[in-house]
Amino acid sequence: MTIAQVAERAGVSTATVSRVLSGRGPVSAAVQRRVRTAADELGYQVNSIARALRNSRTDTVGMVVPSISNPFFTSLVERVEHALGREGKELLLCDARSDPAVEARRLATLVARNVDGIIVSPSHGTLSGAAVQETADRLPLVQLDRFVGGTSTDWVGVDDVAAMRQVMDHLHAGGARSAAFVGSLLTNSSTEQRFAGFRRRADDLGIAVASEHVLLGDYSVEWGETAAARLIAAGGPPDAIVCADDLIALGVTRACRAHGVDVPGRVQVTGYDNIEFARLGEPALTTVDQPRERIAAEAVRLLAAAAADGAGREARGPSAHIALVPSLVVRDSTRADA
Amino acid sequence: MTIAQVAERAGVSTATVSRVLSGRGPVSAAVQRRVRTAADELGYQVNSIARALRNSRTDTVGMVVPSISNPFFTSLVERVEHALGREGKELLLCDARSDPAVEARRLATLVARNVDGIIVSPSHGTLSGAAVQETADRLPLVQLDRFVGGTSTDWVGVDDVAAMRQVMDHLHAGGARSAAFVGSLLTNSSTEQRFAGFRRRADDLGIAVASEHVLLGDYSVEWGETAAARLIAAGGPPDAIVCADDLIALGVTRACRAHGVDVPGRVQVTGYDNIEFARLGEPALTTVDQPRERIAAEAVRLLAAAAADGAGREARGPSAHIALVPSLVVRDSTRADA
DNA sequence: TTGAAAGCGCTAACAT
DNA sequence: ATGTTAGCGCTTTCAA
Repeated sequence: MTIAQVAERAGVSTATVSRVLSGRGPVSAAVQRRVRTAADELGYQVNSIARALRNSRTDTVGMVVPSISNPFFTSLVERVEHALGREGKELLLCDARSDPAVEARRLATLVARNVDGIIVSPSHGTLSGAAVQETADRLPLVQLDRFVGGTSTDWVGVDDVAAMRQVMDHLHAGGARSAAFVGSLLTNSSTEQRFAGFRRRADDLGIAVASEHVLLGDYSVEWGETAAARLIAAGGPPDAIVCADDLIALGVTRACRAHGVDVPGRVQVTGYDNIEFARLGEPALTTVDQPRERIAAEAVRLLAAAAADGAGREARGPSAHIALVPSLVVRDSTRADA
Repeated sequence: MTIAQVAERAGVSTATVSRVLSGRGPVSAAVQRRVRTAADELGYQVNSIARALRNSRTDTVGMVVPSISNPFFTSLVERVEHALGREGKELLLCDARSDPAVEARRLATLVARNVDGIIVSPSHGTLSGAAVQETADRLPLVQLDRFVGGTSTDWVGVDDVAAMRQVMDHLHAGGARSAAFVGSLLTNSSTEQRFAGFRRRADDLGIAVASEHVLLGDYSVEWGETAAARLIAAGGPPDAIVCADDLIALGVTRACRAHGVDVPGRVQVTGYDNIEFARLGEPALTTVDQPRERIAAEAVRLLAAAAADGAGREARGPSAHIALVPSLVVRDSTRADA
């Protein structure tokens, strides 16, 4: 079903059909009607490939996340998909499997596919750099949540340091005078920032952090369980265990339960992200809520703005770094007061 | 960067460049080298839009799921994405938000985008029918997990009835003589089938199911909590609560804990899907494991086969219905024996 | 207000 | 073995 068939049936030229269907250009009311009728009868639908080739715009945005199965990224994907839908754009989703090499390949594919822009949460704090920068040089790109050093692209995320300040103040108010940090290896910006914020505020407040109380693994429930078990085995945990995300925290509280360590009585535990399952923990997790809706909306907005400015990094203005302020959600894994 | 520029630099025609780059057609080794060098130097990348227009193949597959945020569908998406990646295909992901109208729109968009095929888990057992059938008439389509009545398309999923038989036998062995069913409204095939399987085997085994012990809401933790609270308030739950998915089961066990009802001592609880969080429930959920990897692989295989046969339902052979056998995963929310 | 025609970048006949 | 060329379906000058 092509525009030519519609044109023939309506007895007009293809140009006219195009004008009617795209609503651009002057067409008499009578012809408009004829064309629309013909199109309806034939069940015509534009061929978006041909249109894309002609317009060099695909109305498609690519998104690359470290792991689809991480509930935090899933909900980000969901939000982005909805935000794009509002603008009539489609989402091409890629899973980098936390591997910078896979990530680089996916980015290249997206470029080859002529997506209008790319939203990426880089899987690695340094190794993702080259591919991200190269991609950003070719088309609008915004980094989401995580970012990679040595690049100059738009970014939307939260102020991890400010968030950690809130977490530490809350724990301190709950009586914590020593703390452990359980995160992933410091190879991505999220963990880096969160750890930095943790450490800084711990110092300020005089909360002791033994060097063996910094445990770095990955973002998973399993790692949380392992880390907690290790803390418990090695002479018992400190007053608080601060986790770099909710999955880890869920693992930590689970291991504590398994070992008969009371949370929050004996040790307070905090998560990060406020995924849906955070409230289902036993006890329900105190965590940091990231304004995901807002993050997704800003990312899509930035992309649209960049696209309007024209492709190619240099053509556009300086990059925007939008750090939203997350909020602390207090539940039952911490104490309200001493 | 076009093929023409590469051709000019290499001093050959565009046809030759195309032949070299696609590896089709005879080209002398010397020219091959010249072309490749030129392409590399220019950093040439195919324009997949132009290629798609020419070949009428996009190497893109569309996937529509009722809800991205449901962990079961998320993991299915992940598997499908990986399986497609192996064939050099991309995934265009759409969220139907459990709304047949949204779903119909997304399907239409995917058709307009000339995807090579569509994988859909219909959100509604009847209302999704028209759109799914229409889409299937136009291009290869396979239904995943759920299916919709009145359509004739390929389908891959599990045998829900067989799964429920296993569940009921296990509960019966654990001493259950009465049971409740908590699911979503019977508007999708999953719940329908599971409920049918539940009911049938309950009859066989002489397990009593009071009519007020069939509670239908939606696939969410909240609904599980509500339903369980209702069962507890109304004179106490039966010996077992069979849930149509893990989210519901997680809500049920949570409510039981909150109300001091021992699981599995006072009441046994089962889930379905074996999402990652199932093992994290308190107690860990006994549930039905769907072979997701296999489901995804079969779906992608069917799509490839259909594409090879040529587009348009009629052109292809009769549709395949592949029902895989799920397995029961016994954890701590049920009793091993009476 | 409408039509004719060029051309987006690529591939595959067909010709040499 | 290589080049010439038509054409995928659409939009947009330019001309009438």
